[in-house]
Amino acid sequence: MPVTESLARADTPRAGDVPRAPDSRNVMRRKEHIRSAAEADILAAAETVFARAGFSGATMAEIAEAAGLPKANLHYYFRTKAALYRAVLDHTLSLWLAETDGIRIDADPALALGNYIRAKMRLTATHRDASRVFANEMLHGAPHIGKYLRTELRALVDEKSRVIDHWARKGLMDAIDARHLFFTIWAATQTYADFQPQVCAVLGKTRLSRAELERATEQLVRMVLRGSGIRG
Amino acid sequence: MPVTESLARADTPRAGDVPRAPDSRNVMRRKEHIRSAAEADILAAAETVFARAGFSGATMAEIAEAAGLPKANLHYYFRTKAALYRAVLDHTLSLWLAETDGIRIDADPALALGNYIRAKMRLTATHRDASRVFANEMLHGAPHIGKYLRTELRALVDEKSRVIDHWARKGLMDAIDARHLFFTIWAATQTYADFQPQVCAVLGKTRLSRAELERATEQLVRMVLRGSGIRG
DNA sequence: TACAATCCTGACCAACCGGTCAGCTTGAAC
DNA sequence: GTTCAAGCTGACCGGTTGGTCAGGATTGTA
Repeated sequence: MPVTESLARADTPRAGDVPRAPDSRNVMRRKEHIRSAAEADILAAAETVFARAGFSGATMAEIAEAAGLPKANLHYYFRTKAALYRAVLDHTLSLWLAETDGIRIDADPALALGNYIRAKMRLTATHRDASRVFANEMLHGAPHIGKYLRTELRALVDEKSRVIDHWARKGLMDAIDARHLFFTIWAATQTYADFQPQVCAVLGKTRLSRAELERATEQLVRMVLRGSGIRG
Repeated sequence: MPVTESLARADTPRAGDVPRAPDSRNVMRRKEHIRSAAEADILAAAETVFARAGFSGATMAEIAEAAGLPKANLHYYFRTKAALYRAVLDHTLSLWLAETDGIRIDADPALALGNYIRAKMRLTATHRDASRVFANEMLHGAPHIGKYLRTELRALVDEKSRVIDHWARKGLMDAIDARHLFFTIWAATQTYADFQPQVCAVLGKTRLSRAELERATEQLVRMVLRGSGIRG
């Protein structure tokens, strides 16, 4: 998973640590590494700040401080704030499409859908900030990713919907509108990241425990499977 | 519903239109009316702008233009941008608690829950901007309404959860975690306002038709009822 | 008419923010 | 040790924004 890698903090060796062997490939790698490590640092910091404050609420100075860099250095790697935001968004989009592989005609509906929900929930829990950045973008009319939604995402959902329609025709489940099913699954999972303050407040906790999320996941799986007429 | 009233545009008569009868009650009403009409105008405009741009993205100048007033006039009625935002939020909160009345011990689970979902969906459709403002606030950590969530909302959910627990004990439905059920319902309904760009893009439409929302609603009702073991 | 209270507004300002730039450092290559 | 490209940064700038304020307009009251 390239995303996890690029999101990781760069606690990898800096330029000075590389052994003194003027191998051209090594040099290439080292120079590339400085750039990619810096970019990863900045992206990680930006994701956190954008998630908390949104695009307009976030300031380059704040992101710079979070990344431990002077502000001008941000502009060296990302020309504008908008470009940095786009880069963060691109990260989240690559996350978004993942995990639908299991939804195939020859798969078992209960397993495929159940595992999809579990994966989505896990993703939401491990990448809360990414989820929030995505939600924020959507909330403000998706000005940057409208095209992506209308092309890639739509094509993917169309394809997976055909699978679900096929399952229904085979009598493995009820005939339901697959698109709205996806909307429900996405909403129900993402709410644990996007609306965390509400969830925590209602549950009377300060943070969401792994166990609580596990319960939520299994209840959602059960509800979706039974609600779609899939034998569980 | 007081909210609808206060959200309405003030196409009601202005001060000059009132007949010349110096009745003290009439005067009182007229003066109050100027203020409340202006406030309603500003609040309606602010809700739209805050919904589209978020707190930081919205500007007082933009809100003023949307309300058809000079900017300084906004500051006459609402001292600061934050105060105006709070006022808009207060509106949305009053919406949020509504419609749970039907969830009572002596009610029929299928009818009560089904109608609750239908009402929530209708509310989401008719008050998209309110929903978005609320979502935005949540997304950014609910700094202004954290207390409300931990007190009023939590108390309400606790109460309604006891009703659902009671239904389960009586064998009318499965024993499920009512809180997470509410999270799912809220998320699944609000997504049609908050994530409208995504929904529209995937469905290949430019706007959500009433019929489409109707289908989404009924499918969600069916899924929740069957998923909770309520006979439908 | 005189007075007071409320309403309203153009003009202004200080603070902040995104972005630039000249010039510095670093380190690989020859 | 000279050169060159890439990395880096403090200091600065113009535009925007929230907020103020002095003073004018309206309206109700006596």
